[in-house]
Amino acid sequence: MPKKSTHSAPPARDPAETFDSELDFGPLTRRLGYVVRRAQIAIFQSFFQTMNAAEISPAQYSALVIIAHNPGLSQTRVADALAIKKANFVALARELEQRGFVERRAIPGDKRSLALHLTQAGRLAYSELDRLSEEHEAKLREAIGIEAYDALFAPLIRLAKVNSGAALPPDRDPD
Amino acid sequence: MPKKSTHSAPPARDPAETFDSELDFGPLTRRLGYVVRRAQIAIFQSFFQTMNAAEISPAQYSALVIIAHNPGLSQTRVADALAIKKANFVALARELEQRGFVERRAIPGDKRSLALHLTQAGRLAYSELDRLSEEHEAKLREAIGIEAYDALFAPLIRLAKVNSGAALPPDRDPD
DNA sequence: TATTGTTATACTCTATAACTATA
DNA sequence: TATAGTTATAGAGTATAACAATA
Repeated sequence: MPKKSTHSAPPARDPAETFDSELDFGPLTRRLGYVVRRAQIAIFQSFFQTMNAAEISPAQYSALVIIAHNPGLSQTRVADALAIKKANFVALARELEQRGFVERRAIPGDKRSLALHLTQAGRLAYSELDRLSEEHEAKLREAIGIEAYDALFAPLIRLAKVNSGAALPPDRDPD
Repeated sequence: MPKKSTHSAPPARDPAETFDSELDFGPLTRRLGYVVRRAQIAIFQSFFQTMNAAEISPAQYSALVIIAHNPGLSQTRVADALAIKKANFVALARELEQRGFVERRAIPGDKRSLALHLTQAGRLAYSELDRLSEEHEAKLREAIGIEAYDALFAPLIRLAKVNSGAALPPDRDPD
């Protein structure tokens, strides 16, 4: 008896659920990490194609969105929102500033922080980027159908939060 | 008129569909690339936790699966299956060989190729890794529910194939 | 000529530690 | 002491070019 009464979804017979019909992927087509990773790579490639004229990376786009919708945030806050280390966000913010999209304003209260805002050019660029990225979403919708597309977001966002509050050393004394 | 009759899914009101309830993520919670990327990172982190005793990376695990289920493949074929460049697969294969999991056999017909097989130790390790990774899948199923979990695979695999045959220079003359 | 495995190399992402100036 | 922004650096992952042996 090779198994207990675990989840018994089959490995993959439907050819639509295979990466390469010539090979046996075994349990790999039922490993969510693998499948999500392959999808992510393909989506990013498609994103680069759609946005190629705009010369913008997924990370840059996501930073622009956060800054556009939350003007005045500090770098650390934006980095935290995007789950990027603040040290690695420095170069990203500098690039967006040098391209004239983002302004780093000193704020009155705290001389350590820099408040991020879109410039006028940044707002213009952002609206065009948003249009292009929505165009990209339309491509993805066409690829998998609108129902499947709509159904993906909620479970993926919940997955993104799996592990929040993990790997903490056991200092959980509520005193 | 700011929009045509495009897809009109709302940005995100349900708190379950947010990454950080303190901030406005704007369209980001409806950008599949962003959501998939965040999910992928979280799943990999969770994978590392579950597999930590085994000291195995997602890439190593996926290679073992392909080799286990397709014994005798060449390095180039395994690399292609995993969408890894053959140059980058060299180090991965060498590591699996040095850990005693994989054997590279010369084959009679072609002295250039090396046929990959699991060793006895590799088969033993693989069955344990498969058990652990299935344990990991169970964690993910618990996090999002079995129905949502089962529904993710087919659309994600189709997304992984979006862009197959892209970025080709226009040499599409069927002569 | 083309292909297999390989090396070397560069570029991006990410993670950690440490510095400075402020608080 | 602690925090914001920053620098430096090291480690992965990935992409390209080129080479020797073989086809």
